[in-house]
Amino acid sequence: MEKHETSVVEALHSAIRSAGLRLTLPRRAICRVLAANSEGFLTVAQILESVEQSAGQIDSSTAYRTLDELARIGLVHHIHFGNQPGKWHLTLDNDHQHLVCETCQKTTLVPLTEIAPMFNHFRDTYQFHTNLHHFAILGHCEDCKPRYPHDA
Amino acid sequence: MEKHETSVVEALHSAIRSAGLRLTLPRRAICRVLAANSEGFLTVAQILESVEQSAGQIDSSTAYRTLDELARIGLVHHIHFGNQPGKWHLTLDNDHQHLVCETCQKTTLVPLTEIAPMFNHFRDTYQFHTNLHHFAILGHCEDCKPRYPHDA
DNA sequence: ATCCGTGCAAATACTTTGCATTTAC
DNA sequence: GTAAATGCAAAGTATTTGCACGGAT
Repeated sequence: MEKHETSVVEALHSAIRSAGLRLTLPRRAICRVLAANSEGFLTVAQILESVEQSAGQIDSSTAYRTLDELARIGLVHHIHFGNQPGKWHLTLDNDHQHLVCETCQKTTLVPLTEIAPMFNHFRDTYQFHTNLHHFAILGHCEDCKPRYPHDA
Repeated sequence: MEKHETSVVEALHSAIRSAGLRLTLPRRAICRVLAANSEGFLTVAQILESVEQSAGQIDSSTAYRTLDELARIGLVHHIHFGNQPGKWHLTLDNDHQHLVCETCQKTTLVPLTEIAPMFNHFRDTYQFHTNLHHFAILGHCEDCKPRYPHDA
């Protein structure tokens, strides 16, 4: 495991403990998988598959319940692209946002500094507090663009 | 029916015809419901209920198939908030965007002119073509904010 | 008359829930 | 030891699909 990965796992562990939750084997496994994909969006199916390879099978209900708990204490968020299953990602690295291609799912990272002015505008003008973690922007990348004439 | 509503319905009808699709009774009913809620996001369940009141029952599979067709020709889009059922909305009025409160669902409209600079930035810098219709921004309104310390 | 669209029923996909057992603390 | 978390099984929602019939063009 990479160094950065390890420190992310440790941060998750201590956040779980601080929240008064128990650090069980399924939870450790899920943390490890999330940390190994800290830039990505994972479905529950992908998480289960990945956990199975590294730590043996866990039940999907356990995964859903664990992810809900992690969301409750603010470690993860989930988002839906189109009609696909929900995708989960860590909220620790919140110095960027995601531009997600609806066709090929390619994700481009944008530094938060480039879009913060807009969020500040929403806050000041509309008293609206943007959820930076839920805020994935959908559209199309250059390659996939031509097929979708209706988009910007 | 209001005047603006009527003209929206007519626009939808002619777009359907132009696309080579047939203008059936269920499709007319769905167009009417969408036009009557042109600022909103409707679930299939809400559409079915509303259609039932105005034009009699239609099957949910018909609604899903019709909405998929309308999406294909660019008249509607759908989006998921959290784990809720997908919500559909018209794309005709695309001069604004939506700030949606994740807690109470309150929606604030933002003129496109206020956020266009950011989309242009995405296009110029990242070759990313934002889908203006999918682009609903999640967060919390002033009233619901305090319960969610993790958000911006 | 043709073929697209509909309704019905069944299937599928995703997620949630109840409960007895196991495990972390 | 105690309460929380897990696994299993079943249920609940949301959505999709196959097919025979009916309606729009």
